[in-house]
Amino acid sequence: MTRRKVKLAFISDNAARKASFNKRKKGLIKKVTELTTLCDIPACAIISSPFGSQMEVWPNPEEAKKVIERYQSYSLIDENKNVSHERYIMQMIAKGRDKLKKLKHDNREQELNLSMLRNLKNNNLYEDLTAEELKDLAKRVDKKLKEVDGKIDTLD
Amino acid sequence: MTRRKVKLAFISDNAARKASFNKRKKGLIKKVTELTTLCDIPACAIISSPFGSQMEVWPNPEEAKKVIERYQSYSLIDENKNVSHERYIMQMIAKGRDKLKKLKHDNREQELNLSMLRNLKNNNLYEDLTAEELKDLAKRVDKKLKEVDGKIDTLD
DNA sequence: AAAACTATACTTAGGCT
DNA sequence: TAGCCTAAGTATAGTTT
Repeated sequence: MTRRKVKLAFISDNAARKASFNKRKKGLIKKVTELTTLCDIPACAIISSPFGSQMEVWPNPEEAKKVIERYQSYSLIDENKNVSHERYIMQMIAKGRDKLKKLKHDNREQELNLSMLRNLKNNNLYEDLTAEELKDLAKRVDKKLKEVDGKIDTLD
Repeated sequence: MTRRKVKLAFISDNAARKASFNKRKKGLIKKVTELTTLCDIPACAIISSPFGSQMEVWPNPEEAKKVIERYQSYSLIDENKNVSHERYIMQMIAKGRDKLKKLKHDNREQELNLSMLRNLKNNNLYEDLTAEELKDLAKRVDKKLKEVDGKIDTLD
């Protein structure tokens, strides 16, 4: 009766995706809660819903804020500060090289995204979409571009 | 043989708690990854380890940062939401194109910076400097690299 | 201490209402 | 659309190596 496939990929069917999202969201809440309870540690999960537009936060926004602050202050710690200067410079160069590589990769990715979107627009491929689908599309484009936006704004 | 109890409470035994933490941490990673893949949404989990080491972030610090930024700026009103969808998409594409241009420019700049610094290192240009001068140079390179690093870090 | 094992509890895709 | 149901698949507590 029940056939379950193992496809770890984007669920294109809207209804199925929503159903899966809600189930898994619930499961994830539970897991996070269990982990915090069993091990008595601060933890949070932040998930933006693809449908309700409301972003969901666990265990609650207050706790999440604390955890985020802890995380952000934690990331400020420079684990290299005790290394000799020369070694430090070498490390920084290597690190910078890696990050530049990533930057280039993201750059290419953005290029692809934009050309895709431009083609989509030029060919009026969404002309036949329903209002719902169009809204969803616009939201995803918005999201993608906001990511680009966020990246670039911090560049000075 | 295997008896499993259902006790949802703090595990006082250190070894057992650590084992459980590691197992569940792994499970949680998987769940978050699956959710983001299946539903194509940004999501993250931040968990601080009870055993001293590092704070753990899923799916990765970069994604977490994005999600956190989105979460923190979530309450901002989107002034474009009243624009028609089609016009909105066009605006976003134009905006994205301009920003990609800037991104490319900055990318080139970072490349130059890094190649300069790499040459400085590779050619051992500071080989004959006094300890004092070397220290000063290292400090300045350090500072420069931190600037570069800071810029690149925010791209993640 | 960490890794493998495994029985069992839990999660969830798909079907149905 | 959402909620229930159940089999199939997954995660993990306790145990062993």
